[in-house]
Amino acid sequence: MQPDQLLREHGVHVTAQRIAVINAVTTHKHVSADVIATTVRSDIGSISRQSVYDTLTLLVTAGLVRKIQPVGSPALFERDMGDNHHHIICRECGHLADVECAVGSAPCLTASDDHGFEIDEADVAYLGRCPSCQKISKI
Amino acid sequence: MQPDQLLREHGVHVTAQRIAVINAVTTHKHVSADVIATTVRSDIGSISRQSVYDTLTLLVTAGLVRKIQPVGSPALFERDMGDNHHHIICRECGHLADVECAVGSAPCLTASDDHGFEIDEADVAYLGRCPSCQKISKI
DNA sequence: TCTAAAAATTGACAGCGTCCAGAATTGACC
DNA sequence: GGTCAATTCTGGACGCTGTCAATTTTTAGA
Repeated sequence: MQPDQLLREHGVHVTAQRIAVINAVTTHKHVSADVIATTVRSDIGSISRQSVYDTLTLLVTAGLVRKIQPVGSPALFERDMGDNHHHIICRECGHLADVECAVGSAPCLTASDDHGFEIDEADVAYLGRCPSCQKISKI
Repeated sequence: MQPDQLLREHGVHVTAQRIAVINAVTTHKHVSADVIATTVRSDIGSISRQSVYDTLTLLVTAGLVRKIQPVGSPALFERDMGDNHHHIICRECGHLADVECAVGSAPCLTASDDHGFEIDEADVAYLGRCPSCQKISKI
């Protein structure tokens, strides 16, 4: 679906900035707010940091974008495709990759004791070392 | 075990600051670096922010303390008891609670496709709304 | 007590994200 | 198309978390 259609569907104003932000998130797999700003600037000329954050918050709230918050790195954003996938994060270089859900559909969504919480998502982050960092340490 | 014994066992110097930090983390269930600093100050008089971070890094490296990084909140620290438990985080107020591992031992530790990563830990965070935030929204 | 090593303090700094007030743009209605 | 109100964008300032580097203090061991 086109970015402007998505925006209209969610009943929000269509602006060049928002379209460009959606395009930036769609093009890259995992992007930081900073990279999004840079990408959008090379696309439509300029955008303020505030607008980037506003737009991302809007898109996250609308469910179009997922926000990932790796330890020790700025938040990353990705298009939310509705598939329940997780992430592998390299402890050394911060590199991030997607992982399919290990055990079918939403395996970890059921906690043993939910303390009265309404759980709507299970965020699984695998931590380790990526292939290139393994190579480096072997030298 | 006493804090000073723990420190000696790990071959590091025993200082009032370190003992107080261990006590602060042990007393509270989940604490931020900021709260630790405040707690320690009311305990031994004063501590620098830097020492708090240094000590926490030391304790995390030694495996005595676990560092949790919830989305949208500063890092929290807890005594590492060796049990493989996870956390529930409230999206609205950030409240955090412990959850026992749902499916026996390390259920989610095996990713379907590890992309060549060496995985050493799986961090599972359940996201939802805590009981008190549910009540508020019902009014 | 003395010494070398380790740790604590101090001050400065950087990155990420948010707040605010004013200016500009958008969408809707006539 | 034109006008108005609401929304959004802009720009600057700010706060919080965390880190770096240099100096002073404390610890452990002889």
